[in-house]
Amino acid sequence: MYSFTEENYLKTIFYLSIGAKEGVSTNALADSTNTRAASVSDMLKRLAEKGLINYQKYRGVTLTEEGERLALLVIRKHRLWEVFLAEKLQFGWDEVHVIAEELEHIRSERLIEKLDAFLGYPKFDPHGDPIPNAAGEMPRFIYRKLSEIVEGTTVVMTGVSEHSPAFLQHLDKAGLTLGCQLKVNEISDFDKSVSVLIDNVRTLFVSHEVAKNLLVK
Amino acid sequence: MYSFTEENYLKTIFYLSIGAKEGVSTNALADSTNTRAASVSDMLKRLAEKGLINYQKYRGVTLTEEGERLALLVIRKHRLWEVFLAEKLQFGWDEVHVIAEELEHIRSERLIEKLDAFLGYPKFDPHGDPIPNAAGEMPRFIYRKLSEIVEGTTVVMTGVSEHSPAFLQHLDKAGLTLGCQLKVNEISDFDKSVSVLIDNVRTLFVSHEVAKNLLVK
DNA sequence: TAAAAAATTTAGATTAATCTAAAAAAATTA
DNA sequence: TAATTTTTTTAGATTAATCTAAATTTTTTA
Ligand SMILES: [Mn+2]
Ligand SMILES: [Mn+2]
Ligand SMILES: [Mn+2]
Ligand SMILES: [Mn+2]
Repeated sequence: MYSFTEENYLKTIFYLSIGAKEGVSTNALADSTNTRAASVSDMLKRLAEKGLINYQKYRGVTLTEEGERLALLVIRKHRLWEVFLAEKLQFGWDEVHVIAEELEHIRSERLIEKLDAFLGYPKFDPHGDPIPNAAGEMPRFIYRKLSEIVEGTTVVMTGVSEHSPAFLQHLDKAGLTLGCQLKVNEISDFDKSVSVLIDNVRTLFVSHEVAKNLLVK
Repeated sequence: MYSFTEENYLKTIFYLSIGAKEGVSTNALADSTNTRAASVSDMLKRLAEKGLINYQKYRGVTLTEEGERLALLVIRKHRLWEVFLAEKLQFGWDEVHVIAEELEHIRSERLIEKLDAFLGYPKFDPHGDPIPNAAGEMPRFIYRKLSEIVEGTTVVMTGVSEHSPAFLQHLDKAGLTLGCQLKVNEISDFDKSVSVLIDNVRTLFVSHEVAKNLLVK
C-alpha cells in the first residue's frame, strides 16, 4: 500500500512526463506539488527504493513500468469518480476535479470496478480525458487544438487541455460543451481569435487563448 | 480541518460514550483504536486543546458539544456512503463498513448533501442505524432485542447491534433481513434459542447469541 | 574554459502520530 | 488503611513528510 503522498507524486510525474523526452526535474515536481525541492529530493529517494521510479541524482526521473501502472490506476479512479460526480450527482465539470483529488485515494479494487459498472463503463471523463482500464492501460488519442484548424473546416469538440474552474466556467458561459460541432469560419489576422459556427446554429468568437485549449477532432 | 485520525477518535469516543455515565477511559480508546494507552493520552491532550473533548488527566473523556457535532457529521457521511454502496453499487451489508471507513473522511459538504439527495434522503443505513442530519443531529430510537421478546409476540426486524461481516453473513444465510416480520413462537428453556415464524411463511431457530444482536420493534 | 548562475542534494529541524519503558496516580484488596 | 494491582501519564524514540539553510553539482555565460 502506498501513501496518498506517494500516489500523488506518481500521478504528477506521469503528467509531467507526457511529451517530455527528458526525465522530470526536481523543480518541476516541487512546483506541481507545492513543496520545496528539498522535500522532492527526499521523496524521490524513497520512490526509487520502492522501485516506482528511475532516479539518478541530479538527473531527473521517469516512472518504472510498475510506477506508471500505479499512476494510471490512480488516474482511473480519479476520472471514474469525476464521471460519478458529474453524471449522478449533477456537479459541474468545473467542480469535480477537487473532490476527485480526494476520492482517487480510496483503496478498494472492488469499489472501483463496481463504480465502473454502475456508470456503464464510461470511456471518457467529463473533460473528455480517456479512462484507463483496470490493468492500468490507457488509449492515447491525439487531438488537435482548435487554434490549429484551418478556416472552413468543421470539427467536433472532444476535450480541453486546461482544467481550471475559471476556464471551464468560461466555456459554460460561451455554451461550449463536449461534443458540439465547430465550423471554423475565420481566423482574425489581428489577434488570432476564431469565429466559429456552433452546431450550425449560432456564431461565436473564440479568443486564441481559449482556442489553444480546446481539443477537437 | 481535522485529520483522519482526529475524526476517528471523535467517532470512537462518541460510540463508547453511548449509554455510559462515566467518561470514556484511555484504555477503552486504546482498545478500540488499536493503539497504546500512551498514544491515546497524547491525542487526548491535543483534542482537549482544540476544544473537542472535556478531559482531565486520569478522569476519562466526554465530547464537547462541538466534538459531538463533528462526530455525528462523520457518522452521517459514513452511513450515507454505506447506503450508496449497498443500494447503488450492490455491495452486501457485510461489505460496506470497511469501505465507508475511508469514504467518511472525504471533506466536501456539497458532496455529502448531493449524495443525500441522490439517495433520496434515506433515514437509515443498511444496518438499520439512523442517519444524522446535516446539523449533526440524530434521532435516538430505542429498540428491543429479539432475545427480550416474550413468546407469542410479533415484531419487525429493524436493526443489528453487531456489525461484523461474520454475523451479517450468518443472517444472510438464515434469510434474516431488515423489515422482516418475526413471530416469537417459543423460547427454549435449555439454551434460550428462539423459534420464530418469519413473514408468516417459515419457521427458523435462532440462537440466543444471535437473538441478542437482533433489534426489533 | 573559468566564473557565475541555476538546479539539486544534504544537513539538521519540525510536526503529527505512533511506540516502549518508566513513573505516577487511582482503584482494589487484604 | 496499607500494600498490591491496574490504569494512566510522562519521557524519550521513531517514522513520514515537510521545511530552511548550506553544500554540491550541473548548466549557462562571458
Ligand atoms: Mn481531474
Ligand atoms: Mn478530468
Ligand atoms: Mn459502518
Ligand atoms: Mn452501518
